[in-house]
Amino acid sequence: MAENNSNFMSGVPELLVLRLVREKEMYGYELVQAIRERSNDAIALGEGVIYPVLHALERDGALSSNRKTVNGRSRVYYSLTATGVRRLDDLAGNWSRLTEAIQSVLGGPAIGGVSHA
Amino acid sequence: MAENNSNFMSGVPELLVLRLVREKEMYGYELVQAIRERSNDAIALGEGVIYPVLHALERDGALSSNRKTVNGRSRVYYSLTATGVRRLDDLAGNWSRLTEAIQSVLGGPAIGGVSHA
DNA sequence: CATCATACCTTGCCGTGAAAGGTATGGCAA
DNA sequence: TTGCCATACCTTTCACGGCAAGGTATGATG
Repeated sequence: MAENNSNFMSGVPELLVLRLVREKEMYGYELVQAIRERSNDAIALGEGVIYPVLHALERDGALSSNRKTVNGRSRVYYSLTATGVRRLDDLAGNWSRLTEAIQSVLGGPAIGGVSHA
Repeated sequence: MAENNSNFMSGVPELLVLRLVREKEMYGYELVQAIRERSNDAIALGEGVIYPVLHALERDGALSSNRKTVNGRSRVYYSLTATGVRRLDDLAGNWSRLTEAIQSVLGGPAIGGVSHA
């Protein structure tokens, strides 16, 4: 085990961004609102979270950007690269395993639990 | 800023500790291992995480401690107070809502999705 | 013309988790 | 005996991620 899963709770904003962009190319401001709406206001990530994530993701080659002007408004659209797809699968897998693990703790004595009479 | 809703991802170590202690009183070292075992090694929180959590929880009146000596070994057992039960329910609810929200983003277009016909 | 909504971005703070180190004792093996 | 590992407690230190807040610019609206 070369690398322990340190920071086990992080990367959720990244995960959400990647997942949304997978459906169609989107721009930052749009993502902020999409996350709010799709989560029924349960998750409200500000622009101060989204933009840095977007830039980091692009730097890593997980996203590619192209600038468009719509109605005189300049937008930076991001779309998923092949690297981004892998990154998404990776993060989604981690998240899934994490929540299952937590669930198995919350869910009481081990499923195949040893009942020491 | 005690009950701040920000930092939406935090409090999981706390949640796990409270949940485990609910079943029976436990001591720090034991909790570290219990979390590892119950999560099938998916979550490995060190003592540097657990002890501070324990102390904070006791300070807040969510846990009560009593020292025992077993086999010449001194252990500090923690058990859940009424306040702790409430805290647990609270955290568990938050966690549940959070994971559902994330799931509803990951799961694609809204469940009760508006099909703009 | 002023104000709001859109759209982008950065700086700086702070909480949290994690590593690492420190103390002490009991058990076991060399 | 000595030394080392496991048990058991605890603290200090650090890094990083999320977030508020602030800053720029432009189009629409009244």
